[in-house]
Amino acid sequence: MQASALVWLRRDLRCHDHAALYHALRRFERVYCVFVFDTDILDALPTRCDRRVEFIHASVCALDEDLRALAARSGAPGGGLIVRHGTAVQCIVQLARSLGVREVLANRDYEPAALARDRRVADGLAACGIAFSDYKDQVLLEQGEVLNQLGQPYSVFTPYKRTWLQKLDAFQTKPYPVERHAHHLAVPPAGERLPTLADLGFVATNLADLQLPVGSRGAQQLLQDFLPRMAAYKLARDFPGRKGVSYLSVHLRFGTVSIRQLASLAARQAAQGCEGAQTWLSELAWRDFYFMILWHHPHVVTQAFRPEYDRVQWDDAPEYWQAWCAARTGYPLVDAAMRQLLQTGYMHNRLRMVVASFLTKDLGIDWRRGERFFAQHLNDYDLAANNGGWQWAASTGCDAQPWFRIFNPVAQSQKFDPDGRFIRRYLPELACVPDKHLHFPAGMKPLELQACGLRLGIDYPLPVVDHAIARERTLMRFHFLGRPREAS
DNA sequence: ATAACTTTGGA
DNA sequence: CCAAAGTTA
Repeated sequence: MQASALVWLRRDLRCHDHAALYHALRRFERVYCVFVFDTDILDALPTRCDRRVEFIHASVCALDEDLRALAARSGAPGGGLIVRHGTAVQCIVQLARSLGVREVLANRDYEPAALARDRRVADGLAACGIAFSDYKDQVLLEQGEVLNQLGQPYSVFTPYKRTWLQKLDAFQTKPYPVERHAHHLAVPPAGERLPTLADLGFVATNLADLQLPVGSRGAQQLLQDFLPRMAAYKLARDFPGRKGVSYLSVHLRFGTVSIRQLASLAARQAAQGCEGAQTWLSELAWRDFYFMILWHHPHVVTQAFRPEYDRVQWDDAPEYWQAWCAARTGYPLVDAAMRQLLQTGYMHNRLRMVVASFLTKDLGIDWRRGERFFAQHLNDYDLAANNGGWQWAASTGCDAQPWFRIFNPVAQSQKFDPDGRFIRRYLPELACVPDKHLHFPAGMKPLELQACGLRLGIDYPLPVVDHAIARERTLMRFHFLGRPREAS
């Protein structure tokens, strides 16, 4: 028995606790690993300066080293990653044929475009007599595993989570013991070398300055840093000026960390009554929930989850759109959040809700445009979660915020950045404004403005809209949809 | 020989 | 989590 296989890594850039790799190593004598820098995805990016590409590139290099080390520890001569640059179908089919593998294995993806890609690759392989198989790895529980008593998928989070927690047993969070079988790792063909970022046609970003740890080692570093803070997560997570969250989202996006490792750590502490761990585990449930929603309802990519909400008439408002994108709305928390996004590729989750609410409910702009903007700028951009979040904020989604409940951007600021720590970090031009007025500098009287030396409209923009008026317009915009389902 | 305990696979 | 297989006193 000398059969070999090829593991195709996509958004699972690690070689521990890895479903497809584990199954390949168990079932085949020799196992190759490949990553494809997919030109169908890269060519569509608007710039050649993209933090995600740099993050992936660095993590791919780290993965190559990790695979070599893994093989060396198991006493095998093999190890190492094969890297290709081209379309997935061409690269995978060509490589699988030249290596003479019997099967290509991958971890399952749930986005419509990725499903279509995998279908094309599987067809291309089948034409050459090569099998394709995929495995659950990205999520804890898949679309068919959390169903109601009628066997149908949930569309409301709370009952979904109840069932999800019941099904999430020790087996579901157990790591795949890859190390035990690592001696089956194959030696990559001679002459293989990793492309540089420049080979891919990309230039470096400010990623290095951001001190964002990359690769699976970077993920473990962030995890170790977060563990002692997990207990405080429930209270601390809502304050963007504090270090309250895990910052692991980008690692979950690219699979440099295993979701099972995170869930087992959280579940263990949650079982001991740690409320922070319970809340964090609940966020992992949201992640599975939105993957499940996208799988069952792929129309949400371009349409409202509830079709009647596509009758909402959004405004074109080019000047409002420009102000939002450029962090010049005149609402400090919104602008600080947008600057965080532009400067770092990250935005705190509380602020994602605030700016999404502001774009849709204050500026009256279609949630899809905001969703696309996030897709372009977020390092951790994930279609399922991002779409779910935007539809929640726009009140068009499943289990969305009721449309008549509209965030007040000033109240959110006072509540979640009370001392203005976050605002001052990203809007240094407001450093001189006293705490009392920091959340809405346009509310200052001429003498107060003079006292702190702020020239409104010059140093910092005047508000593009009046929240109270914008709120009324939004209520009108949604009103024809009928009365709220439930008042509370 | 066998009950008790450990390891492994299951996906 | 459970079942099956392997290990131990």
